[in-house]
Amino acid sequence: MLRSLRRFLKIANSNPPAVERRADLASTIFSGNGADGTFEPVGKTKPTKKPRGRATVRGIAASAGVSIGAVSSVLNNRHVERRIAPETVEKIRAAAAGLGYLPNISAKRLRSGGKNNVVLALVTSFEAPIPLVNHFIIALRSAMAAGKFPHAEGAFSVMIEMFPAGRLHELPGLLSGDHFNAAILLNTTAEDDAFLNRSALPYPVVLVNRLIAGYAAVVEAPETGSRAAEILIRAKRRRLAVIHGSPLTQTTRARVNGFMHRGAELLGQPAHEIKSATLSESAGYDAMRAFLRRGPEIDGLYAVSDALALGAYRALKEHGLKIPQDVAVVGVGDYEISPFFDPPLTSVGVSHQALAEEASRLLLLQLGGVGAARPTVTVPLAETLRASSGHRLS
Amino acid sequence: MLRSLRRFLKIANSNPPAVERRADLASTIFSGNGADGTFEPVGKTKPTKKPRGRATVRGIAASAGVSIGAVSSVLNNRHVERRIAPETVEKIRAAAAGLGYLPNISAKRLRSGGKNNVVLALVTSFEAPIPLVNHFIIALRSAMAAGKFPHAEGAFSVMIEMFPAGRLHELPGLLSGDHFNAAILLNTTAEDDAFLNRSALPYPVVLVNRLIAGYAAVVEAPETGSRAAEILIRAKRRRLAVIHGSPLTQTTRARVNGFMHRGAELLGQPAHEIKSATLSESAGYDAMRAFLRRGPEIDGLYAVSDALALGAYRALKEHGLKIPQDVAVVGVGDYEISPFFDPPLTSVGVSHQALAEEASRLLLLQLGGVGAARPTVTVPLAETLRASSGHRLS
DNA sequence: TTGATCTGCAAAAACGATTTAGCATCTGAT
DNA sequence: ATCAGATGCTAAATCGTTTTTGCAGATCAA
Repeated sequence: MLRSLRRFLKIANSNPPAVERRADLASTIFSGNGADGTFEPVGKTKPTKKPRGRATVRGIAASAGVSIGAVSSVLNNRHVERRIAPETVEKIRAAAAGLGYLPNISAKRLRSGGKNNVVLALVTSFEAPIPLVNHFIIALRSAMAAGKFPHAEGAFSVMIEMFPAGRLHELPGLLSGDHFNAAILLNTTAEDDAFLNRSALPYPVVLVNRLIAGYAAVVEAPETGSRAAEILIRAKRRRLAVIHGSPLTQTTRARVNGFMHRGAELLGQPAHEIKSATLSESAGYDAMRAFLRRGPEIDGLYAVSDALALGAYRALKEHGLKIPQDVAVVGVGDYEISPFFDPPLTSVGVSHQALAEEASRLLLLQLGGVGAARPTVTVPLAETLRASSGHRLS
Repeated sequence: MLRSLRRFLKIANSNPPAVERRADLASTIFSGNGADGTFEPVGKTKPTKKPRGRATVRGIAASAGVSIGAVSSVLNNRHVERRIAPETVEKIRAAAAGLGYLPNISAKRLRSGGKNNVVLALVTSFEAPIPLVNHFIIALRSAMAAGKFPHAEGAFSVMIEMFPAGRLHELPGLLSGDHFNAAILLNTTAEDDAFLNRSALPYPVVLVNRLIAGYAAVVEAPETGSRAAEILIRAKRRRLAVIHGSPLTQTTRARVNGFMHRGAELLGQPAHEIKSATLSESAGYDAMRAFLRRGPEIDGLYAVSDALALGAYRALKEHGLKIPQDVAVVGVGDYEISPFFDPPLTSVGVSHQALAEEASRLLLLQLGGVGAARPTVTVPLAETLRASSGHRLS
């Protein structure tokens, strides 16, 4: 898809620098991909490590016939104050370029350690609804910035780790604990959860919307589905339906079940179940349209994600149905812009922000001590009545 | 806002583990915040480093009166195969807990180095429209996973760094280069750009929507504003307006200027300029409503962000105006769901995905070598005609 | 010629962790 | 009483880098 796009790209080298700059740095990052890294020890250097793996200062030193100190000085552009001869500088630069040198960040940080960094990770699956991740980034950064974790005086970094669904266990550093000091885990699958259940991770962890023994967790309140049913029924709707993606995740399953149970309980009849291929707007549109064409009449709809609600909106309108007069709709509030739907979407659910803030709080709590406490926090529902459910005209 | 929320949180400790797990790990992460880290050297240990800064294995060793090897063994739960006596294990655990020990990730990674990691950073300002970041995360991960950068055999990590607008220069590791091997810079302000202009960063960098001499960059095509004007005029609109946020960023300023110039050129009369307080939907709504009440009649609207377009939608509808019959609207396509607006939003702009993919490509290109090339890539416009501009009914 | 100063670099000491090799001491068997 | 093995730990090497110290040789002044 992008391939065809690229043919139109205009590529141009940028103009030469306008200001004085250390332009020679550019050549530091260079890989002559013909060089294979073989070299003979020049002079009486150390016991001659063979250059396995990535190039290091040692490799460059050997290749250029100088000491590693000289290499480091040159690569950090300290060669003038360290009095390295110009031709030596060139030799070293050439060697670095030839070997495709990339500095080892861990080593750099260890050495020039200064502030000792706390590394926080957000671990999520590739397949996940990523927008959630944003809230966690912001929440983590805000919590740290607000000094919620005094141990690290503002010195910390946030990493994003992603794994293919079901293969969390293959994530490097997950079990060894040498990639981060703490992690928030999002969007795991049943397989991943099983893995987590039988392993103990050697650092503080917070799970999101998963309950697994031994881990701290943040989950949405379990009544979200039943509350949605109640809202629709309060709005005098009797013929209900729920639209959801397939397969159901742990979270959406709970929403659907809660809705079905409470609906049946209050109305004495089951709600329709509309299965969408995915959680996307267009899948929701397709599923809703197919359902409407099949004939069943409904007057109340619960969408387990706002994306599905948006897709359903279009199908309903195309079918000549008015929201909320003909069909009232309730979503879950996972789109920031649901107040700007037409009509604005009523939702009952937990805000991503609250979820993220609680998760950050729990993580820093564990990091900061408070013993072996691994609390589970249920984030309460926020019920926002808007026009789509016929409650008011906001 | 969340404070009042928290009062409702139900906090409960999770149940004891169902499976065999190394529950004792929990106590490793513990901070007796009364302990101040003072201790006397026990036995004849090393020259007694004083415990400045964070606790280390050495500090724990001194505090517990054992060697650092023993400490390491215990903290990694190797105490059984390393034959550490149970009471020593306890002593060490207690010391670690008392000192609030957090392992130094850099040191761990350096030592247990295996795969040598490439560290990529996404640097963005706090104030920025974060959704963009997602695309870059995905694009970077995909590019690396697709083997676009063979040097790192899948071993890499992505960090998110954030800075307060205008204070990029204070970001730790930015100048020293000891936090990442390469970076993509997003959402910089004029101040930040000035800083970049006078500094050379010692690693590959790609700027997004900024052109600064000496840096590789990905920018959106400059004609986005003029094309928007053309689309509206093709749809027979004559009384145009543009809605934008204030202050204008480098990117939105270009859009507004292009639109104004091209509009004036083709119509002989200037377009109205509607200034919204921010780029949010509600600010767009407020600004649009105020404008409509003031009286000027328009039949074509260009919104420099889809959020503004969505806010304007509501104001237009409330004012009794039909889209596109009374007012045609063109946005920029930065919301994924703009096809599901009512009516679907026509947009002309660059896709975030294309922007992100190009940026990743440029970054890996520089990382992988290809000399000092610092290309500038202009991502071409994608023009998507939908119902909001009255072109067709898709 | 003789110090004194400058040049250009090598060697070594960190940074904080893990792991391997090895040294005592104790236990039990002969 | 002695030896083999087990037990419990320490010391040292190592990861890749930066920085400090210092040592030769060249240059200069007297």
